[in-house]
Amino acid sequence: MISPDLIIDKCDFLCVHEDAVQEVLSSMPADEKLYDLAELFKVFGDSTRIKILYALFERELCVCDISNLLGLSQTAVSHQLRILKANKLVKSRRSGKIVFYALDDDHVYKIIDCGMEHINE
Amino acid sequence: MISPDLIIDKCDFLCVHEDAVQEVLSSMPADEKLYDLAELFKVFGDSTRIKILYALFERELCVCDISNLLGLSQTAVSHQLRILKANKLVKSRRSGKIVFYALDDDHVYKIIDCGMEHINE
DNA sequence: TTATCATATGAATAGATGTTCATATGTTCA
DNA sequence: TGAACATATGAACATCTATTCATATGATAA
Repeated sequence: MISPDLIIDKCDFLCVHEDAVQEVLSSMPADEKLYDLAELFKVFGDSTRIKILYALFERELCVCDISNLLGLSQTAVSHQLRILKANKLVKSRRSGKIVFYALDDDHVYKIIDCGMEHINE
Repeated sequence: MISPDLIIDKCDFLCVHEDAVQEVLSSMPADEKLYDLAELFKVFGDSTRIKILYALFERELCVCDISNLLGLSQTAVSHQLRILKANKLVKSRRSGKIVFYALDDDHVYKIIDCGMEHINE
């Protein structure tokens, strides 16, 4: 993946030791995985979406509720819910005119909790 | 925080029930916390930074090593390390010309693991 | 059917962000 | 001291993204 030519005539700490290079590289997930992981965290990296997820911690809510609770426009909420749903973090069910959203994954709690722990240090 | 005027003449599910509104709002951390949390996840929301963190899972590395291992420019890596350090996810120590970076927080593992679990479903 | 309400969607815009380029800082060695 | 190396930093640029506005879809009730 990394040609030896690339890592010559540079700093000589790890670069010239092929086994050390392999040790690090072999433990890395595939590029695609890492990209997907970053994409997932990107979803959590917006305060509007974080607020929506927190609101849904308590109970399922319709779009209108979320808008009113958080003081956001209906359109903005709808756009963000679309992103959350695409990433399987929330699910929806329709009840007449109203669409209810709820958390779709236990990992949401865990991920946010881990982040909070770091924040609260 | 949310005036009653705002939540009148809208959908009448949760909005008109003040106690339900309070139930959701009272469980929400302060806005500032939620903003900080989003900022933290934003740091994880970039594949370059994710790759750097993964590389540091194995061992401490200097900037040059990271550049070579990941096939990134020295400048790009340096900029990203700055962000990671500002968020207390990595720490650095200087040894002569070389600056070594290492993970600074056990939460990094946990957060990334949680994300990976979600990805691998 | 028609009016109204709840939600979704597309386009446009403004703001944020990652990389590159050029260059500065800091360290070692001759 | 000066040259070479490792890293850091600032500015510029291109890309991405969240919100808004306008409008469409879907459902209910009169």
